[in-house]
Amino acid sequence: MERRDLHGGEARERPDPDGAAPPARITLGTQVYDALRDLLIAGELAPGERLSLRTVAERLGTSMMPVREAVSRLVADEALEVLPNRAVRVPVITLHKFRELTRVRIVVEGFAAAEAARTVGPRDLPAIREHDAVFRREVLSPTPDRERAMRANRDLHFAIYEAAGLPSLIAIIEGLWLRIGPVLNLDMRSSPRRLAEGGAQTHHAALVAALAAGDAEGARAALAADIAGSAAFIETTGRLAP
Amino acid sequence: MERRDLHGGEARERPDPDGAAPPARITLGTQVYDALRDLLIAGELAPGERLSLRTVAERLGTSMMPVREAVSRLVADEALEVLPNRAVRVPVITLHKFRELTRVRIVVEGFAAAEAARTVGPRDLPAIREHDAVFRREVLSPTPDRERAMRANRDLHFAIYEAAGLPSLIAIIEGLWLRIGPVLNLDMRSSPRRLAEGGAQTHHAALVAALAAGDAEGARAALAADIAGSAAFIETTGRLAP
DNA sequence: TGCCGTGATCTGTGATCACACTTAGGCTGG
DNA sequence: CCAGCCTAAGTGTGATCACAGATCACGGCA
Repeated sequence: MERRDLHGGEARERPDPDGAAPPARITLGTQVYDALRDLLIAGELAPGERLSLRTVAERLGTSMMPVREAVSRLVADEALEVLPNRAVRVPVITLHKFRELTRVRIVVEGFAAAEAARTVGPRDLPAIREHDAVFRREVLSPTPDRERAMRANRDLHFAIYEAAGLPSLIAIIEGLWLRIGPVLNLDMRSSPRRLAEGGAQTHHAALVAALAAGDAEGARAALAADIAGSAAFIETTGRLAP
Repeated sequence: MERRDLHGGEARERPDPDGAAPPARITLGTQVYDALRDLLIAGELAPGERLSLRTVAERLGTSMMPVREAVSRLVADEALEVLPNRAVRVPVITLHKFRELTRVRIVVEGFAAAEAARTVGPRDLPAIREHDAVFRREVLSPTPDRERAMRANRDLHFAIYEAAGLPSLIAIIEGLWLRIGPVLNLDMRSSPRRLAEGGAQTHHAALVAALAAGDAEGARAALAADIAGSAAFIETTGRLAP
């Protein structure tokens, strides 16, 4: 994990001062949580990699306490695990578990996409199309920017899910991405050129078209194909425990 | 919250010493988490009720540290919330949010039931039937035992979900129950006689029959009707914020 | 040479202290 | 008698200390 000082980071935005949910306290523990969360989703923390509370605290320029809180939350999300030895590491996912998560993702995210197709408005579509364009451009480029492509993919998916207007569903999906992020993005990181092989652009195009047409089942099918495609790609190249 | 000493509690079982998942450390923080979790699902903590870390720690016979960890995990699950004032309380759910959670429950739990219908074996069915029988007996009794009925209902649902063989789905469903538990069971607690009015026994019977017949769509429909029925009941009697 | 014991060092966990902030209650001044 | 300040108790958050247990490398014994 690279050095990253919390004090130097960008300030947490607080877009809606009096929204329905409490304003998401900006405690140090939350900041550490977000930092580790981003590292996990981006695949910068490899499966099996061990974390030390003291080391992380030192890296982030805080004491051990906020790290303890952040790690215990991530352990509750199953994004980290503490071994019987008390060692904290990012979980090594088995092939069986990976397939299980993929099935759950197809159901949950597929429902979100179908719902989005019913409720999506002209306010959401431009942003969705923009993320799609960025991803396609990057993937088809002779010199693809891996990080930019992965972020565009993530933004595209979550822009769609947010259009469904079901916040509790988004929290569930974020939990799922937190678990598969390390295995998914670690391989993308090692072979950025293969981004195009999963056929993601094709699925994305069908997905956006279905959304624009209000075709719920079409959107569900396209998203299921997208997830299944990337999962199949990971299974061939990823090193998943038996 | 009633007095409940952690030291006097039953020891946490450790059924599978070398299973895939780590053996679920038995730290004090985890015990506090389980204690609060049970109180929330059972509806013994009313929505809006405030918690004090020091008070909970004293009640449970520990220091503040394990309570801090447990509460931060529950806040991450959205089963508790910390207000801008730093006060910790169980969230007051709005009618809108309640309906959203109900929709998500129908999709997620419905999928679990459908999957269970496909994979359920003769090893799971007897236990499921037993929970169903306990619930029906209690609900139709002239002197119903509220707590026993609620537990049977919970055991019935989760026995079915576990039969689906998708652990990550169960974790998601537990998170959902943690959020609706307070509003759902608080009203049941106040009017135990009305347990029968939701028509839960009818839906349960159809559900068990569909499971035994391997009828996935039938199981999904029966479970959806069960959830929708109890939700409609809550909406009439419950005091949900607008 | 090979193996086992052993101590230094690291781990997470729990307790305690310190602090900024909020809130409720009693007092004073009008 | 009522309003407004103002103190005191209580809150979560963060830091620091203490401790049991695990890990691993080194050195002595067979």
